Amino acid sequence: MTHLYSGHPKHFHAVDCIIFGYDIAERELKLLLIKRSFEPALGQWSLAGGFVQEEESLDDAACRVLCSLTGLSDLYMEQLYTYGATDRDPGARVISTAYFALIGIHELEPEIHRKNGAHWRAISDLPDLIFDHRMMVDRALLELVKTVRVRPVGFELLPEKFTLVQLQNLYEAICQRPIDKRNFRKKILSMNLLDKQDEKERETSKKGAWYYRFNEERYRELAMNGFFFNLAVS
Amino acid sequence: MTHLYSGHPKHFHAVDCIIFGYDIAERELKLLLIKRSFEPALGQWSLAGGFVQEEESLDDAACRVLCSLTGLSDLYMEQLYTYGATDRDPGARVISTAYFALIGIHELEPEIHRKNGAHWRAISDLPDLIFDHRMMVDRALLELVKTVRVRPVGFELLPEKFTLVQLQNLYEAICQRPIDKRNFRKKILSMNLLDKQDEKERETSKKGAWYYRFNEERYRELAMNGFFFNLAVS
DNA sequence: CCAAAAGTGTTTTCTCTACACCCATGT
DNA sequence: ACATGGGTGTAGAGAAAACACTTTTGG
Repeated sequence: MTHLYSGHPKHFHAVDCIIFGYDIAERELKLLLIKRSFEPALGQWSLAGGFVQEEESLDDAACRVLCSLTGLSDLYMEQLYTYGATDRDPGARVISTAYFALIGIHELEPEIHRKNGAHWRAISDLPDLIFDHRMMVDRALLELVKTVRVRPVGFELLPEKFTLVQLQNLYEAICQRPIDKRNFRKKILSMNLLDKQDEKERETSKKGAWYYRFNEERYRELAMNGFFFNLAVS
Repeated sequence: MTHLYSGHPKHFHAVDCIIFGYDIAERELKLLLIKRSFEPALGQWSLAGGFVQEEESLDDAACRVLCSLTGLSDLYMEQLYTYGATDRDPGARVISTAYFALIGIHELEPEIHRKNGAHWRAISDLPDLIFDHRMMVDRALLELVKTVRVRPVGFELLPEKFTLVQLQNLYEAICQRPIDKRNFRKKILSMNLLDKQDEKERETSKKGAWYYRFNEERYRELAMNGFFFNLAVS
């Protein structure tokens, strides 16, 4: 039979991933960017992207792109927005759905992404990006700031064990403003989601700082009972 | 030349509109649904939708669908989410971007949408919807609750002139919980965004209730200077 | 005069903010 | 002994919540 929807046009559909990482030492939020390896715009900086295949859902496509670049799966990822201007890609009319992902830089083997032409770049020092990718990044940043206050996703950017100072620095990097140390610690600890370890981080100070670990199970229990994560402090 | 992106598949792309209205008399949030006029799922309830055309952006497609159904333009509309499961539409693989819109029921000529097979249905009494449209509605509802607290969009669902009681009823219908009358009035009036009219609404009470009007211009000015709309009251 | 809906302030509670000094340790 | 970064508590301000009676007027 002729197709039910014949008469309607079809379109290329891409996914683009805004991949955030956090550099503990430099206290900086970073983005994983790639040098584009095909035309148009070959050689320019771009987000990691790819085309949605026949038998592949949007989410699967995004996971595939992310995974093939990083070698990691089970990362935090969320759909952000779909960009559908007719002229957004000069090569053809391509609709693109942007996803943003959070990954711990430390989890990533440098060889894996290097060979794909990927590099971490500081948010504060981004190169020009192709097409509307800069808009995507800006939207993702806004979303990240909103999300991080209201859901415990910041931990995705840190190693399993982290210190409160590191966590605060992360929040300061994301929200781009200083946070009061005592208020921050009071609030995060009062939520009862962090388990103190018997071990200290000793690289950055003589006294050493206690390691903590995010207890995801406890969070899920609490959330089930109407608890809301909230880390909006100044 | 052969196409730059040849080798990659193309997909049908639809837009679906979650169209909210508010019935002042019944104090109920409603959805504009249509009886589907083509296969598959002919005759079943569905959101208003349509296919994205060649030379049409996503936003334009959504506006076209909305406008052709209601005869109205310049409505409040926002992209919600893109649904990309491969089997979401049994007729073919169709990716769909959902938009949600807010319209004043009173603005709508009944003939215009009736002849398109569209009907208002109370949120609390929705029929079964085709495909994943129910998921779209649920997401839109969550989004509406969030948005209405933090941006002055509730007014889009009311006539230009409205009473504080009507506004409160609207908020109660959206948030699905009772709100304290005095706290609500205190808060909304303290924002200085409503202009009291010299006229009363006299249908629903003997005493009559003052009409107010939302001053959008003042809102924009204030927002420019860092003001944030916030109507989170209990 | 009474039923029905509109309108109005104050007190209490809690959350958010501001703020400064001691601690532990490696050199 | 000192320099460096980690850790701690309290008081005041402001926002959110709880709460009950008076006003108006058509019938």
